[in-house]
Amino acid sequence: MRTNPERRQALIDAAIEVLAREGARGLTFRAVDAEAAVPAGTASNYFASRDDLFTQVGGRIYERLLPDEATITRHREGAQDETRYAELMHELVDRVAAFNSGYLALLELRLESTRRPELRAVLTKRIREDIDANIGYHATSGLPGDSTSVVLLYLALNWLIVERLTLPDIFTQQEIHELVDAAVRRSLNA
Amino acid sequence: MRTNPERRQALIDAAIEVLAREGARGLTFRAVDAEAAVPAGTASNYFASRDDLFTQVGGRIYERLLPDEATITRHREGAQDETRYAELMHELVDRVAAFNSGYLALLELRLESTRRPELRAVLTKRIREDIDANIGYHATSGLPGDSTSVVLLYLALNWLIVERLTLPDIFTQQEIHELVDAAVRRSLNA
DNA sequence: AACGTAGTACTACACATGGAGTGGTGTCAA
DNA sequence: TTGACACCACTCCATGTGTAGTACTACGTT
Repeated sequence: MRTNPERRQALIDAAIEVLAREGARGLTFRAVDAEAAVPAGTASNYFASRDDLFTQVGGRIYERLLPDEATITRHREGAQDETRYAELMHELVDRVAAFNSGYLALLELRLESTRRPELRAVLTKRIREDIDANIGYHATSGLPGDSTSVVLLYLALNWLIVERLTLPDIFTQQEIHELVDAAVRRSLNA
Repeated sequence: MRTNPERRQALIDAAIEVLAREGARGLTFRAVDAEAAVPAGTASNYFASRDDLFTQVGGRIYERLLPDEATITRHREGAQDETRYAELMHELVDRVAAFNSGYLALLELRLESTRRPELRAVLTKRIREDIDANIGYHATSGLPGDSTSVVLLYLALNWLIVERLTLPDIFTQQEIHELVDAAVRRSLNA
């Protein structure tokens, strides 16, 4: 088992692209090798098994979907009202759009996790942490709404993103924008 | 190309199970043959190509997820208020849970549709029709809320179902129940 | 400066799996 | 008798895994 961390990371990032493009079943050692432009057999040397590969990708993918520190601190400033909340959510949707393949890969992982208990455990942990972090962030931010608002927004926006990524002709850009606004507005009404 | 409609249907239904269990890439003619317990090569005779198979499954799957006539007419009776609306949505979530593999197969199809334009066209059409039908049904039902409520509920509940099917430990049954209620209540507040 | 060693990159191969497509035969009913 | 279909068998082909073996590079030792 090789340990070179840059190379391992490059392989995992390549795996994310493969996942998004070819689907879970298309995530093979050889496909990762090809995507990362390394010699055939390299991924075999870095991951004990396909299961191991899936699990490591599951651990990494979520990091890449989170906002960076700069974005977070930027949003801590200014009035924390409904308008700001909406901005935050628009930013979230746009951020995911900018890392399209990452979100698609996460969906593939979710589906694959119905077949791989280890992967499911990793994803469950990460996502539960993320939801709790969002609730916690919200609680200290001074933004309006309660924890249920946060979860409802999480639900609606996630599917909105799915819709946009998988069947982009269902809603127009304009409709998506309005739906985000509406979701924020209504989820705040307890 | 064979035309026996019962057999074709049986093959398509088998394909749905294969999709849910093995993923999109695992949907092969041979796997369908095995699932439908027919001799190897049968699916080859019924579908011109894998693409054709995907498209036909895409056309059929959505029918099987819709409520039957009895359920619909039953819901037309009684007071059409927020409580009734919530009942309706709980029924929707339970119905999907009862046809677990159907919903998972639909998710697989959505992801596969990023690679198959023909499938994407079929799914887009079906789903757009379903959303419009829901909006239309709502408009004539006397239920509270506007068309935006309907779409917001569609978004939130879809992801709730995804969450439950793919990572069942994220939310408890109790939380899911409460989230459905909250989603109904808040989406109605314009 | 020469040498040895460890870790890794790279290559090649042996082995296995699984699926597509098709041609042919048997069967049943109009 | 004929046609449609179920069923079976066989060939061809593509792809992936795992691993053994070789080459390279950096580093420490004397």
